[in-house]
Amino acid sequence: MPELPEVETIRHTLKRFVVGKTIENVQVFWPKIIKQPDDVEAFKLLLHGQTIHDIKRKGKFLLFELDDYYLVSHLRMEGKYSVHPKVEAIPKHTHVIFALSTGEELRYNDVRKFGTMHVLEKNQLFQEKPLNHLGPDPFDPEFTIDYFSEKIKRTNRVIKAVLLDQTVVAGLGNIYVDETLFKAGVHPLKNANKLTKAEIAAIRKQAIATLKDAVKQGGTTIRSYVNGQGEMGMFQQELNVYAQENTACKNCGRTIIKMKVGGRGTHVCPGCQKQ
DNA sequence: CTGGATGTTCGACA
DNA sequence: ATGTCGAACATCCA
Repeated sequence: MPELPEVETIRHTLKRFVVGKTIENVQVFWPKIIKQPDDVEAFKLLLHGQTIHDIKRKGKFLLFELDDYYLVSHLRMEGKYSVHPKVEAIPKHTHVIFALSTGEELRYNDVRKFGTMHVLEKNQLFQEKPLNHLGPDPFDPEFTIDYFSEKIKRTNRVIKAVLLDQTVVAGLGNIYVDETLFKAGVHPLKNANKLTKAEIAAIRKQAIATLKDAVKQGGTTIRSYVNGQGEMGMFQQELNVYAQENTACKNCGRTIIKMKVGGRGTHVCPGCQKQ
């Protein structure tokens, strides 16, 4: 499900429901979601009595700032958070419940059970898994043209694979990579190390612009994404190529096609993106 | 009914 | 060392 704009929207909307509240109890119904500590009982014990002070984000990860730790949560394809009164019925696919001091529950729901949670010491947040090898966010000052060009030169992969690589730049996923490459006028199958300086600059610029715009629209809802208050995103109205196959390109009128690139469904305008 | 696809990532292989 | 591919899992659609 969520890429950077969706995670950012969840972060923002969820904050007002949980900040200042204390975790009094934790229930885990699908232990494989808990990656650190490896023992689920230890996970519960660490969180017991911890107050949630803030929610931050790095790439597609949510970072719950607690008294002594960060709870690092990745939503993968379908993960969702929501806050409910304890008495409210627990829906299917709810796998982790954090009971809060207010009598409410922060619930983690994940149809496909791919999501992950790590509890990390605050001072080594970025020193160990899962955050240690992440590249900069597109909005970070470190994501310069020089940095991006260096990364691109050293690889033999197609540009779409490079943009999906979170160690290069953190936060882009399948939707926003396709949208970025369309706006930059670059074909997803183009070899990264054959890109011109101008193309590299355009990709960087359009990645930043696309994500900013999508954050403004509260993310993209294709079928299941909702934010921390259960609301859908609006960016799907602005999609140029993703999920637009067999429709006319808004720019040139040619028919948008769908193909496979590195195993991922990939949307291309054959007029605007030449290989 | 069966196979393929879904917004992600990682570990197993070549 | 790098790059590709399937698996983790549930659901929906052709």
